[in-house]
Amino acid sequence: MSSTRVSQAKLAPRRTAQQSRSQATVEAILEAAAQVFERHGYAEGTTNRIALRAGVSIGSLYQYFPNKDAILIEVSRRHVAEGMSELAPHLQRLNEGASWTEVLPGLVETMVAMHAIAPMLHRALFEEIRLPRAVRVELETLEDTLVDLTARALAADPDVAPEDPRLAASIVVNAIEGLTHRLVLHPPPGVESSAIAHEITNLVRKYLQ
Amino acid sequence: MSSTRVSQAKLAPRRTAQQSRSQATVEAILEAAAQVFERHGYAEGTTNRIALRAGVSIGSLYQYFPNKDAILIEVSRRHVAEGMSELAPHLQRLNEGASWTEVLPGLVETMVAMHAIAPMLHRALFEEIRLPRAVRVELETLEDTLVDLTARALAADPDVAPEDPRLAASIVVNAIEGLTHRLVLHPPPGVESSAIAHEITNLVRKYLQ
Amino acid sequence: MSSTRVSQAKLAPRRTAQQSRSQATVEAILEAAAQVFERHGYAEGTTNRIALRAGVSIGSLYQYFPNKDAILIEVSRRHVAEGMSELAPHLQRLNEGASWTEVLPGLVETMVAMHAIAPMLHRALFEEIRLPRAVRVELETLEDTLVDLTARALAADPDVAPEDPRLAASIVVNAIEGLTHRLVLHPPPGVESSAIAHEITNLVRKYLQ
Amino acid sequence: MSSTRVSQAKLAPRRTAQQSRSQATVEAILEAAAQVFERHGYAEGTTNRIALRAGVSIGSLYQYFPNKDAILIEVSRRHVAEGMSELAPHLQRLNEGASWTEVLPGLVETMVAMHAIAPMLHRALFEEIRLPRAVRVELETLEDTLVDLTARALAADPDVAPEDPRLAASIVVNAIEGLTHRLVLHPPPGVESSAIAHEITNLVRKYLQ
DNA sequence: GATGAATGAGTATTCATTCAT
DNA sequence: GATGAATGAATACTCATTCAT
Repeated sequence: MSSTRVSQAKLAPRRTAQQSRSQATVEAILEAAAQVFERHGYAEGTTNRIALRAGVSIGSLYQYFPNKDAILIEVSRRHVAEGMSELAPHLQRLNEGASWTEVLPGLVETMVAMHAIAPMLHRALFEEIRLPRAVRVELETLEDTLVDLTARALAADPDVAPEDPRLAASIVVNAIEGLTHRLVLHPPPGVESSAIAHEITNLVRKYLQ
Repeated sequence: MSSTRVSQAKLAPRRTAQQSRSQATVEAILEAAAQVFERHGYAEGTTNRIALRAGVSIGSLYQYFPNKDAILIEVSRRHVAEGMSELAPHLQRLNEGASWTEVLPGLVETMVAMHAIAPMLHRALFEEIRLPRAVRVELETLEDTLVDLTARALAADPDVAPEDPRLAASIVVNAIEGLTHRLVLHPPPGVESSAIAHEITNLVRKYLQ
Repeated sequence: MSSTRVSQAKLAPRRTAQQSRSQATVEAILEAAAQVFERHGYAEGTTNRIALRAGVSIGSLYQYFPNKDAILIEVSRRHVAEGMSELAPHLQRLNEGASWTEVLPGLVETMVAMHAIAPMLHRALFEEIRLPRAVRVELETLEDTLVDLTARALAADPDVAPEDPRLAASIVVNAIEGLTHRLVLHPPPGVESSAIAHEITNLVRKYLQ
Repeated sequence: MSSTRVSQAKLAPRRTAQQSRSQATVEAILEAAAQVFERHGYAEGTTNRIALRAGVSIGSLYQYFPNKDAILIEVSRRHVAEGMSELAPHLQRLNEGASWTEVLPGLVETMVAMHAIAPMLHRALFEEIRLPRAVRVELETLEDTLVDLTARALAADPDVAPEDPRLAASIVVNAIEGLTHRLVLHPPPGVESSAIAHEITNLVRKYLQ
């Protein structure tokens, strides 16, 4: 396998599907791929399995994606875009001057909800070792953005004002993401997700005081 | 490959190495496997590569391990045991009545140090999707033990005394583990590991107040 | 792929292009095919590439040709016909009683020029192993014709009059064709094509003395 | 296919077979490959077909050769080496001062005999379009060597002494090779190979006078 | 016991060809 | 007639595992 040697150009979807039939095929492939990667991880999520689950021939799959990496990349792009669009309102409020304390609970709830939907896909995307470099770069860029936004919001919030906003932001983002991820995958027995969100919020709020 | 279909019985090492030469061979294989999984992940860590690095023929490797999963399991068992033995002194102190607050800093430092040694192996063990169930069960058992111990220590510590000690313990353990894991793999630029340990300690201490 | 198992019947163009639009489409396909075979050889000259270069859909291509071999056959037929028409004037002169010695230089020059235009196409047609039998038969027939004509001309030329005109003709035709082919594809460094033609002429002339 | 992008290093046989079983396997693979390339050409000479004919599993084939190109290269190396060793005595004589005229007949006979043994393999090696660059380079180098030797012998022979020895040598080598190749593949009806050799010798001798 | 040669199911990918629109 | 989406057999190659020596 040589994911990382593949040039950027070769990772773009092969043709922009304009007609509705193509469109549907592409959707089916991506949907199937998300499920297959979710269930089997990247290495064992074979292209044939994806095609089969998509109800599409292997040839069709390769008509739209030049290789397996390109599929994963598109899946992750969509996953990330979806995540961003769910996070956007909260970040928007921060930008508009809302205080970190106000925004936090909703943000954490959203994170927990996001992880609850496709936890294994998330894991496949974020934790698997052998991802194509392009995917990693994209995901890391996203996280950097989040940390930046958070750092700025923290610096601007007079109730909080940490010494080193960048470090604090890093801790906060990673704590939310790490805890959510772990607790959604292995929830402590007898604890509901609302309690989880509440407790994470709690943790972060106290940290910032 | 179909790890999950392999019966439990087939995952035990084939023979208890009684003779010292065998002992040495097994050690060499496990050491090599840890390095190979660390460098390449599980899926791409081939048995031939492991045998080669161990200085052992592929035939010999299969004399001692019935299949690749069995190797991973033994590697993870040892990884876990090693982790436990590093954590043991701190847990011991808790058991002997030391307060959570006293013990915390050393414990976090140890966690960070552990992750810093072989982060990718750790990741391979904890995050790859296709791990044999046996490994997962083992790892989860370990975590449950940690949570239990922590819950008991928290309940016993008058400075802390959370409402729901089990939930708090779960948050604490996952926060430490999750943050350590993420921050060691992707350290924020310009931050040293001692600062990381310090900040995690900080986070947990504040959470428990 | 199994060219040789395809029945003769399937190799004829599907419809005699009667309408001018069809005519144009067929022309475009054949022109594109010649270029693609020239550039990529037969095995790597894909039908989709041909259709693309012809500015025609793959479906249309198959409307006019039942399979890839049929395209090659038509391309080679035209290539041969073109070759014959370029050679015709010289052969004509032989038929009209011109002596072999007079005709030779022009003939060789024409051969060299022909090879220089599309050497790889020529090679694809004449040298690839997996050519459909029909193409081979056609090409061999052409060569036999040339040998026949040459033999007759040699027999008729009093300056030459070889013992065994058929053998001599065979040598001459193959020497011209073989040398031209090889020297055009791998020209000796620092030698121009006019020198090549001159030297081949020389060789043949001396042989016949 | 990306033969030409493969680095030199990847084209060497994978392991020098020291043990006799390996040795035999390698021999079987190369023998089978020669036959398969001879019969089907390079593109259609599949590795599975080669393995099948060699009576060996596809895995074994890839234990000894890193890829298909490497097989062809080894086959061609041996073919060339064999050819050289058959030609060597004649070239030796030239080196030792024998005149071109004396050496020529034996040399041509040897060439014809060589072509008669495996004409299609020869064709697959020398004429197929999509050969790995390494093979081509090797074959071209060989031809250059032959031309060089010939040029030197021609220049040294007082009976011959052409104006431009390099051009003459090029013509001679290509005439012998080209004619032999063509005439062995398509012998004129009713002509034996001894007559062919005789006539080629004739042609070259006259050319050089 | 040890060796490493041999096995073959499984993987990503291509391309001639068909067929619904 | 034309289009291009869909098909799937076929290809090069890998790697966990077996077994003769």
